[in-house]
Amino acid sequence: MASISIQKAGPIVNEGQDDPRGRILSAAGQEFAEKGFEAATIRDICTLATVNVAAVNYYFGDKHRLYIESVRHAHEERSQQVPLPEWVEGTQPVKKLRDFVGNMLQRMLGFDHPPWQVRLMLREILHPTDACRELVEDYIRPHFTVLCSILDELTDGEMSPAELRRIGLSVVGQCFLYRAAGDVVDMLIPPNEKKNLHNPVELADYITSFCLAALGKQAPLSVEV
Amino acid sequence: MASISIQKAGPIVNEGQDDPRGRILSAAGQEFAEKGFEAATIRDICTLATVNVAAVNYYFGDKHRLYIESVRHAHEERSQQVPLPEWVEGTQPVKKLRDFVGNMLQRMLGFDHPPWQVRLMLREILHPTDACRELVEDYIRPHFTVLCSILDELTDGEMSPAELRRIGLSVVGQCFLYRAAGDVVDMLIPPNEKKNLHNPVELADYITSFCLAALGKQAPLSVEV
DNA sequence: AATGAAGTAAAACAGTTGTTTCAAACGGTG
DNA sequence: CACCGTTTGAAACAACTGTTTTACTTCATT
Repeated sequence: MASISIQKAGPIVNEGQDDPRGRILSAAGQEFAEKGFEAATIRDICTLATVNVAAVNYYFGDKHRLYIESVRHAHEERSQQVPLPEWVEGTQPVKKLRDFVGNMLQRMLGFDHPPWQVRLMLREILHPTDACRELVEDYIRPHFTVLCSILDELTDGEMSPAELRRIGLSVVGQCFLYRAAGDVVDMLIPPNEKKNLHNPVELADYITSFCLAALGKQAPLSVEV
Repeated sequence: MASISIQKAGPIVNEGQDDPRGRILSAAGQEFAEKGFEAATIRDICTLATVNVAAVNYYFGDKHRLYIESVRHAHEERSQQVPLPEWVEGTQPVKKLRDFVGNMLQRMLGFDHPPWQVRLMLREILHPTDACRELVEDYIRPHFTVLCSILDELTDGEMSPAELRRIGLSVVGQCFLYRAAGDVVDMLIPPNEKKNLHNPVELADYITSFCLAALGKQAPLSVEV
């Protein structure tokens, strides 16, 4: 259920102020997130981490293994930054869905600027490399499974698992667009409209309502919200 | 209403077998789409186009301007490959929406493999550069405007333009997920389920129904399809 | 045939990349 | 202190990058 934390063989990590390995991991994550694997340079990463270029080779072997580790580091960190909500026994599935969508939007969009961890994971989702399988199994699939079970509750077991997954993708897709194509969305809608309707809080309500209406668990969307 | 096709100024292109500029444009589009701007090399592009490396400088000045031109070339080509459907006066808005969604999915996902033109545009959408503004204004916004006007018809003018845009983004988001995160979707659902439920034709029906149900223009999704 | 613009080809350029080398510094242990 | 494994630093390496130079071909026009 919880993501497995794999301890890499080698020197014990302090994860503190004076931990070169940790600093490299963090700097690499930010650089890879911003520029991608090819465009990010080891020299820039090491400058940002205030270590010598040779440190990357010493701690990680080469650039590729540093990338793999930094993706792992990113999704482990983000998992505990924004954990899934926990519901008491008997919570209404409608509330669960609303919480889940809000949680997902918060994780994707952040409170203000989206954190580099998410942007790095997004790159893996869009153009998967070796790091993707682990990301899916440890991070994405568990969340998606929770969503599907909420939808199962919501529809009183009337839907097949396949249909639940398809509806789940509809929910995810509506959130994902804002994360992945946020810049284009900003160009398509007026700035003030963005603040009023397309912020994480308003969006969570809207997307939840949209899906509940589609499933017949709420009145269809009509006039003014 | 229909997308504008802009004819670039300059020497008349043959676009035929013996057109170095066109070959470079096509080769560059494929390489940029597959590897991104940084990772794609001029030498690889020129090898694919069977021209000398100096040809890029001769026809386009530098790598950056070649990239800009290849994005423009991509969306112009894709615009006429998959044009918007045209409806006769008095066509039901429900049918228009279904056609539009099917058309969008076909454009995004293609019949078999997604064409490189779309993958190149996707890169611009995800990590916009100078080429993005033109892509949005000439390609994305016109399509989005058509979608919003269909939704306006569908809801009998009950919704504000802002709400129509938000609903439009819900429609787009559901399609976009399959295009942008298709590899991850494939990892989340069983292979045979993919063929049965998540192909362009089935998806168009499903997404349209989902949205119509949410808007109260169709019965809510219930048991088996 | 001579001219000159347009296009092509090979080689070279300067700069940057990932990676390695090797010596110096560190920090505990005998 | 001397020892030794661990860690750091500066410099160098070979390969590759985008770009440019230069010479050569092609070919319509004079």
